[in-house]
Order: sequence, then structure tokens, then C-alpha cells
Amino acid sequence: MPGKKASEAERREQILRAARRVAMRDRLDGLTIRNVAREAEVSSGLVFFHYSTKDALLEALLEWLLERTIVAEIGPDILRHETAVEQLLALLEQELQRLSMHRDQLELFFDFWVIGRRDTTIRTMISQALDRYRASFRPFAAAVIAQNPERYADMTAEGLALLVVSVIQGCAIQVIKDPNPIDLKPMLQTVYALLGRSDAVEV
Amino acid sequence: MPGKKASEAERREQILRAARRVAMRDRLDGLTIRNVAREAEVSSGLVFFHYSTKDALLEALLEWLLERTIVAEIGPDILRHETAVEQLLALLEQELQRLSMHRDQLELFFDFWVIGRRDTTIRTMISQALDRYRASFRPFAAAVIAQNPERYADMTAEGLALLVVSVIQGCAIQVIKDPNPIDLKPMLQTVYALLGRSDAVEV
DNA sequence: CCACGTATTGACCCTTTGGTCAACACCATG
DNA sequence: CATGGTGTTGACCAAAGGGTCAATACGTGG
Repeated sequence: MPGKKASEAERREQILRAARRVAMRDRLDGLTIRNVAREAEVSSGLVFFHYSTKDALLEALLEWLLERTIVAEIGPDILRHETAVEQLLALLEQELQRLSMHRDQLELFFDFWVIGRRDTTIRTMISQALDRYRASFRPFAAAVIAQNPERYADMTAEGLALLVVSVIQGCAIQVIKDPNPIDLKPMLQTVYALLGRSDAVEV
Repeated sequence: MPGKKASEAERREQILRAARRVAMRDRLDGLTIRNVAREAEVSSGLVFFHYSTKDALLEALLEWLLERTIVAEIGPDILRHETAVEQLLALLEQELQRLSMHRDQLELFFDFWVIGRRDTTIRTMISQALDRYRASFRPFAAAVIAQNPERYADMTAEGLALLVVSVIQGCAIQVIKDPNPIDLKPMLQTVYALLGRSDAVEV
């Protein structure tokens, strides 16, 4: 006995929201069509009606995840710093802070990562998101080098951006490695020392 | 119609080897008891006879993987360097090189990583392996700081070791991000510039 | 050469899951 | 008020996979 009707867009949103809740709670291996349907309080058939296949639903979910996880927001908190080095460091610190919160999103990302080894579409989506992410660090890296060429000789903007992003991604692994979160402060302090700033910072 | 008998240890080894081949070829989602049995040319029942459950087989497989993947070998190639900085950098370079080869083992590791979010035993095994890995960098980090305290003020051995390991793990993600391998050289060059060595190196 | 423990087999069970589909209810329109 | 298109349902299907188990072959000790 079918229930009320709803518009295409509404229902898709409703189902996607349910999928998000399920995924955040039970991870990807708990994300079954039936679970999503139950969470959205609709039938399993309806999920297939709006998302023809589970992969389609996964891709919609990943799109949402990527644009709120693998994005470096360049706001006034970053740009208000004077020197390029300080801006880059502020960006790094901001991203590390974002990692420490949002562990659940991080874990979900790694779930998708593993699926992506198999599914070309997902793999490509992730790869492009990570490329964009790294690209957003590049101008800052270039500015750092330009501002003090003799000290930062032998560096390239590409290399520095890749280094910073690698540190962030490595820290992502550290953050979700075990239940009790790790303290990234000593590491951040070390980076500051290497790149030239020395004032202590909160993490 | 049962086949030949074999000793306990022999059969376990034979099955584990088969499991390794299957895992390296088809990833963890292709690692079914039936696949392992076929690869080992035994029956599926026999796999359960020697590994009472699939999890037990997975743990045996993970143990093998960890001790050949998440281990920093400190050989003469590292220790022959004069300064502590050079030793640490040589170690870093060696590990990055190891990443670039062994992509398959890396991907397998991430498969286990995701499973480990669910399975406490696997999670603990991975966590401990990573802790040991980081610990093996610690003495080198400490030596670096001790050798030039005024330059590396504000650093701690713990922080530097964590930084180096984070870089390696971040690069691991870069390495398997997309099919065609990335070039880590510019990044390594940047690290050399930051930590003080300037001669070019092969990767 | 007999008997007993054990290694080995493969059919079988049960659960889960992605996906299909015929039936049915809802709503707009004529 | 009929009617057709479409949103919606839940039963059903097939495949896959972990695990069980009775039957059976093998080897060894008596």
C-alpha cells in the first residue's frame, strides 16, 4: 500500500540524507539499500527507483563527502597573516584542526578510498578531489619561496605543496589510528621550527 | 574422496601462501575461503579445519603483511652516513623508495586498515605496528636535535619523528592515488632544503 | 591386517544483499 | 468521476559467502 507521493528532488534529497546518517553511523559496510530505506522510512524498492543502482547512491554520497572534507577553505583567518610563510602555516594548522574534529568523516573517506581501488568512477572522483586540494596549496607554497629565494633555494612550489599535503594526509592516518586521539602539537611545533616561526600555537 | 595427508604446519603454510597470492591479486574483497581453497588446491572445508574462522586467516595474513611493510630496516646504507641529519634523510629516502615499489602491498594494507575500523584485533595489530614504526625513527630524530640544538630549538624528538612518519604515510596515499605513479623527487628535494642538505638525490 | 584417530572432501545450510517486478495507490487532467 | 501516468510497496529472485557436518580416505600403532 504505497504512501504519499513526493517530487523527484525531494525524495532524492530525503534518501541521500538518510544514506549520510547511515554511513556516518555504520560505515560503508553497514550501508545497505535496506538500511538506507529503513532510515528514510521508505521501501527498498523506492531507493532503486530514485537511484537506479547502489553505485549511483554511493557516488552521490561521495560527492557530498568530498566537498566537505577534501577542501581547504581559504578564509580571512588565513589571509590576515603578513608573510607567506605564516599564511602557509596557518593553512596547515587549520587543516590539521579540521582533521581532529570530523574523525567520522575521515573514516568514511578511507572506506571510499578502498572501494575506489575497484570502482573507476569513485577512484577518479577521489583523485580529482585530492588534486584540487593540493592545487589550493600551491600559490601559498610559491609565495613562500618567492619571498625568500636564497633561504628556500632548491625548493619548488610543487614540491613544497606536495610536502605539506603529504603531512596533512599522514596526520589523517595518525588521527584515526586508535580510539583516543593523538596530540599533534609537538609535530606542529617542529614544523614551525623548520619553517622559521617560533611562537607557540594552540591545536 | 579425500586426498593425501600432510602435517599441520605444512598445510597451514600452504594455505597461507595461497591466501597471500589471492590477496595480492584480488584484494581483500576477493579473498574468500573458496578462492583461497581453489588457489591452494584443497577443499574449502580444509581451510576451516586449519583456520577455524576467516578472521583467523585474515590475522595470519595481516601479521605477514605488517612485518614486511611497516618496518623500517636500519641497515648499513643508513648508518654509513656521517651526520645524524643525513642518516635521518637517508632513512626517509629509503622508505619512500620502498613505497614506490610494493604498491600492491600498500593497497592491501589499506584494505586491512578499513577492516580494522571494525575488528578490534586487527585494529590493535595495525596500531602497534605503526607505533613500532614511529619508534624506530625516534633515535634518529633525537640525534638530529642533539647535534645542532640551537638550530633545531623548539623541536622535540617525538615531534620530529611523528613529522617524518606522517610525511611517509602521506606519500603512501599519493603513491597509490592513481594508476600512474607520482614523482616524489620534488618533494624530497624540498625536504632536503628544509633540513639542510642540498645535494641532489635519485628516487 | 585391523582398528582407530585424524586429515580431507564436498554437499548443504543459512544469511545477507543487490536488484527486479507485478500490483497498487495517489494525483492531475479531461 | 473515470483514467492514465507515475510514485510506491513488498514479495521475490539469484548469487555469494561464511560456516557445518556426515561421509570417507589415509596412515599408524598394535
